[in-house]
Amino acid sequence: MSKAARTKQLIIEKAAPLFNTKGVAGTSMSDILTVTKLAKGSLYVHFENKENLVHEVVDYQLGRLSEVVRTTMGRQKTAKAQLFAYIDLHLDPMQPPLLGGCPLLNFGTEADDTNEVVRKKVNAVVEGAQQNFRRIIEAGIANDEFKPDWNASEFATKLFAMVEGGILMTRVAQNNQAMKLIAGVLKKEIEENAA
Amino acid sequence: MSKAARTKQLIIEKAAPLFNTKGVAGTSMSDILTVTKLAKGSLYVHFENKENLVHEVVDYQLGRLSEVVRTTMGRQKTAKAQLFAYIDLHLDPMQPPLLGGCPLLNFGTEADDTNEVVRKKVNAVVEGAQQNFRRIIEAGIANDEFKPDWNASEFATKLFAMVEGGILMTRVAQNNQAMKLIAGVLKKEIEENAA
DNA sequence: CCAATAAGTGACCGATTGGTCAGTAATCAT
DNA sequence: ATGATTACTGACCAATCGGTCACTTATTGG
Repeated sequence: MSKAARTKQLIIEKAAPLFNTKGVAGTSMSDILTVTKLAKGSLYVHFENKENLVHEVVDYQLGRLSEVVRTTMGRQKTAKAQLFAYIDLHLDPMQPPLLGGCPLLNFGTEADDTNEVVRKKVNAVVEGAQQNFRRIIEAGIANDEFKPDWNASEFATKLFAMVEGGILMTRVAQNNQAMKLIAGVLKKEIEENAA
Repeated sequence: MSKAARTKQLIIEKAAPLFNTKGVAGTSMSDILTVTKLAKGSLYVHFENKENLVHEVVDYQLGRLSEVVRTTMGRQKTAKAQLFAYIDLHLDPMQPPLLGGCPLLNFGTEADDTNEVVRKKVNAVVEGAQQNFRRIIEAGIANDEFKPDWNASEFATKLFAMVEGGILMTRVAQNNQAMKLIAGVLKKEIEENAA
């Protein structure tokens, strides 16, 4: 890894939690200078402008989320265990896998009517997540883990929506009461559809 | 209504959609001057500072949301029709009742780790909404509209989480496919619990 | 109607914003 | 090892940020 590549990576990694907690508009280039301990000009060696940096940070952060989800679910063998692992990963949104919380929620709500590029990046991951759930459920049906009449894409959407809604509720309430209930509800439905 | 009160109200009403679409950090006092066609100093006659204005705008916007929900649900007579009305109100998040979309989602995600005051205001409305659902379900149970064993507070949380999650999904996808599915799922569960 | 009071104006403030660039230091291929 | 390239610095830029204030204009209670 070249010096340039390392510095660029450093900037992205240090900037990511800032953007994710304070938002894109709420984070200045100076904020990033502070945490990276670099000089102004150096930022602009690696990134054309703020918008450009934001794009790469969003890619990085969404990539990290995807990776965490993939490896966490991937450790499980059965379809049911994989779905449970996803739910458990989100059980305490006050101690989220990524500093500042779910980037889909954070970047998604900020970008939805201000930043088309970011909006599309978020949407791709949202759709990918649902597709992933659907695939797992369908595989579970195929190997007799789940009842054959379980509506895979319906539960996939439901699962994603409830978890994101639960994250919002937890973060504004600052306690994961709602999320614990939601996790229970989702797990119960999965159990009920075991073959 | 005094001149002062009218001007203050004008500022709040014009500022609300700005904050709700571009976010608090993304909206400048100058943006508000533009839409109100007032001079700089005039803003500060009615509001001590930006933070103060934000608080009042958030109150106003959350109040409007609550009012829309209350009157829409209030028009219905049965408990089931009231819950359906809430769902239908959110059927197309691209054409939301409030410009910029759900202020709980927008202000909630921006404020959760940057603005305690706003976070608490949002949380109060989130809890109020769930309480409202629970009350309606319990009333429905009491008058034999719903099965007596239906878990009211569980469905209340579920309903809220799924709708907010659905709003997020719709806004990043720019189509309400997910929300239509979610609405169907929620209505089905309500029907299943009819006595 | 007419003071007294309050609303509204816009030039101005220091600080901060995103961004540039000439010069310097470090890296890296030969 | 050295020369060419590239990373880095930090002073500097115009524009904009949130906010102030002396002043003018409008409102309002008696």
